[in-house]
Amino acid sequence: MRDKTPIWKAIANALRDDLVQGRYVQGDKIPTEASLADRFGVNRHTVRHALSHLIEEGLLRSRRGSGVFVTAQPTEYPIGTRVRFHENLLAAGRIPDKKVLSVEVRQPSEGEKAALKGTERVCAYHGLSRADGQPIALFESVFPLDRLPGLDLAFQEVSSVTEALKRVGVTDFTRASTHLTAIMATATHALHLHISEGSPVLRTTNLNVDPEGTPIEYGRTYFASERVTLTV
Amino acid sequence: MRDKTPIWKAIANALRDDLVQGRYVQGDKIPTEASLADRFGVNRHTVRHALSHLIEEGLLRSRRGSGVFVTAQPTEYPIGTRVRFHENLLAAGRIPDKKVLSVEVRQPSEGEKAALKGTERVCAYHGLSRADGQPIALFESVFPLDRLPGLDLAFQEVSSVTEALKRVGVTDFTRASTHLTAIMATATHALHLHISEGSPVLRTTNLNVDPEGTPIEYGRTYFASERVTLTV
DNA sequence: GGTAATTTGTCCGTATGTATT
DNA sequence: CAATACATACGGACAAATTAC
Repeated sequence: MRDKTPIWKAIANALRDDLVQGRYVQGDKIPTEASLADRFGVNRHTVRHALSHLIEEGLLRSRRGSGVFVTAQPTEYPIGTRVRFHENLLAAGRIPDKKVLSVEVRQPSEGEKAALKGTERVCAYHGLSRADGQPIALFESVFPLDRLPGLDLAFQEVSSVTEALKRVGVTDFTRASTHLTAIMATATHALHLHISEGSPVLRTTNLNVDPEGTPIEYGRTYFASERVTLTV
Repeated sequence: MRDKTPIWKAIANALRDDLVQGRYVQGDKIPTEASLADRFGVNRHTVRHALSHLIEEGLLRSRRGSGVFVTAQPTEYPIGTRVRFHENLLAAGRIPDKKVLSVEVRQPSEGEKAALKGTERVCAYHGLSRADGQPIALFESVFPLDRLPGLDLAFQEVSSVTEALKRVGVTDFTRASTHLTAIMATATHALHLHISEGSPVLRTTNLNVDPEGTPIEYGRTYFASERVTLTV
């Protein structure tokens, strides 16, 4: 069971956990690069590599001569290569909530099959994301069941995508692409998002891949644009 | 006239120019890190720093053991911290075109004043962006004239924002923030973008800052969402 | 106000690992 | 198997900005 994850990535994850769990809050100055290097027993450059990724993700911000600080914008929803719904909203100071609408196993559509690079059965996961009880986004994700056997069962126990994937052996994944466009709300959108039919909705289409680049999730999310501002 | 831009940044700019000008096209393998380091007369890590930024921007992609390759998605419009309208569309294989609707000097609104961190006069620049003659986006940018004297005159000679800014001493700038939301098209949007009133429009609000972090442009862009897909 | 200490930013050099060719 | 090429990690040095005294 050799550890294949790079040291810098492990450090980035550890620090991200600290942020998510509120050990540092917005505006806080995190320890200096030197002291972090000391704490983790690595070179300062390795810490810098980790920090630069967290800065990329918008979680931190550095000021030369001063230090590295926590940046968390309220009610904003950051999009990046590494997106975790739960963590983003926590960072925004809101209480996240997810309602599972349905989990089903079915054949993929043509588009889904193409996006996932071929699979005969997919696990389709529909749900509603809320912040402080207010509906924010409607999402539907499909996962290639051929490559992720048992995922449908995992969803019966946990509602977190990250957690369910972990149970079938996917410990890490990144967003390969995100597409954005605006559409008019259908009746379904209107119903769940509590908006009126025809009002604008932000649709994001995204493909998540594992570290080897194999597609593991093809998802579409519909944001109630009157309640959300996406931050790039 | 000392050069304050870091070497890695200069290298990144040089390579980006190569990409924009088609010296390397999609799928091409760019020279190895070692040979680039040799060509620019720097250490390999300095080249890596530059490459990592271009990879962040989505222009390049690296494959261990193989090389670094050009990735350019057609007809997609990438959003990032460094966005240049002209270059993006060129990279997408389309012919960009810009129509200036108006350039005027006026007092800033409250919101504009706040975004630009205070200024008594702004240069407002309205225009229409087209690709292959088709209207893509309507934009309006305001610049703090107090900090950028002569910018209004520069716009009478060149239509490129980057070029006009260069003439008043701003040689580099980055996108500090981008906000995204969807709205319904007004009559003005419908007129210029050739869409029907009420159809969804993607609105991006962005703030550009110079290397010192001083706001130099506050802009809003309205994309005809039926013709554009934004890529994050 | 000025100087020294602190802290991040840049750049170089070296070594080794890992995937591809 | 060997050579090539990117990935990771270490180390040192100095610059630039901020902070502390």
